[in-house]
Amino acid sequence: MTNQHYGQFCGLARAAEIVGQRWTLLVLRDLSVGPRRYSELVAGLPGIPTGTLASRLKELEDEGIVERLAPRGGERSIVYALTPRGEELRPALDALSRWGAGGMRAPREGEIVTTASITAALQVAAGGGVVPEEWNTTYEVHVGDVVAHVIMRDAAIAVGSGPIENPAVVITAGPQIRGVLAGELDAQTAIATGAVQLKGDPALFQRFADTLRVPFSVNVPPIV
Amino acid sequence: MTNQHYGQFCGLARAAEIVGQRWTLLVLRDLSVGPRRYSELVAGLPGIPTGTLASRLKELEDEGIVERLAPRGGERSIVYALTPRGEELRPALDALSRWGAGGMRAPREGEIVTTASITAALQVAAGGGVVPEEWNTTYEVHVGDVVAHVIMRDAAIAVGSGPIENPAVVITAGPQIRGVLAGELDAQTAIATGAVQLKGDPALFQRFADTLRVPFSVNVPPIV
DNA sequence: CTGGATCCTCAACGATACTG
DNA sequence: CAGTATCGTTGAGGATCCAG
Repeated sequence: MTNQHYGQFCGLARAAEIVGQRWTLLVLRDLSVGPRRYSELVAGLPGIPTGTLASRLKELEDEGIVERLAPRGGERSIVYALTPRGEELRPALDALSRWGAGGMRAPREGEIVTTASITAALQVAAGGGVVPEEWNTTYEVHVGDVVAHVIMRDAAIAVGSGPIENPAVVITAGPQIRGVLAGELDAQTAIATGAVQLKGDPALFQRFADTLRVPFSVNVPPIV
Repeated sequence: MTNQHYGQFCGLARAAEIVGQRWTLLVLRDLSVGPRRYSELVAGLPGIPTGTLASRLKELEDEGIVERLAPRGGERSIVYALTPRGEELRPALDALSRWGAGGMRAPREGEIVTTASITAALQVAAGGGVVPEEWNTTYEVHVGDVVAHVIMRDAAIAVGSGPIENPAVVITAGPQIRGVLAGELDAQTAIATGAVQLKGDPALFQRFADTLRVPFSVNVPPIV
């Protein structure tokens, strides 16, 4: 399984030899959300050939970017996780996400939102940002039938996949949620037009919309 | 020429559809250094099939990332350049470069340094950094037979390809220059061991080594 | 000479089936 | 569940050729 080698002693070329492989960036995105089993990766990456996934995981393991964790007590399955070296890819993945998001308008024919994609988008939008100490809110975000959550607490923002217990706010939207994160669709308009349906305090959704922001493009108005 | 489509409404997926193509990242790196002609790109990317380069340029043009500039008065050739949308890729290219550089040790068999690769590396290392107003120095960097230059002036650092007139310092090195930029090889040792040959004031090379830094890994000591 | 287009070969990818 | 095996298809690699 010889990866493409560009023959240049160059950081970008070395990176390209890895992330330039088909599907690799999406595998890394899914793993950046958290450790995943083989079958979860298959489910989260519709269309990936299982042989390709197996090859990519092996290559990433050989490169020290991903590790296979043997089943521990209680668990019964191997899980794949990012190594510290893999975690160091996060700034690059974030930068690519922001750039790619800047080129998105509406979904193309057949494009879907996966749990990992919305979770990763929210993580990028949170951006390790700091929030006021007194903010203590939990959000559940539904896009189609996938769910993620956002927790603001202790001056930090945490984002994860799946539902959360007793969310203060439940946000239900379609792909238009992108407009909110991009700062192109303001919170009140989003609710007024029905692009976003809310369960909970609209002021907390306003806070959500003001705090989470992607892309950081010069063409996008700054956070107020 | 159907690009790979991942079928996900996700910034990273959209980015992957473009930069995940073979050679694309290196084409973008070469163009990030400055506008280039077709033949210059061929020369700077040893091994690229000319048909592949033509395809990539066309795809990048269709995506609004690269533009073909018709020959103007004086010039006689088409040049390719990044559009503003292409320029916005720079943070992502930089992040990937830093990450890739963190995994490099010695060159692998047959790996070379190109003009664009060393120039891009120095640009990343400069990182839009600010330097003291009074620094006013020009460096010429030779690695093998490729040349780049660094200019510190007006509190800014500029990096370009090729030689420069009357450089204050001429730095000649092999791929070990990476160690200097990585902060793994300090300036005095580099000179003492002959890894770097200098023409000019060693104190100015010390300044060079202290100011230019890649990768920003947690494992690398900070700039003093 | 520059800026490609064309041709052929082969490795990689995509889809599906199958197994420990 | 976690992959491997098989096989058809596509795109990259490499050389050559052609038009302005």
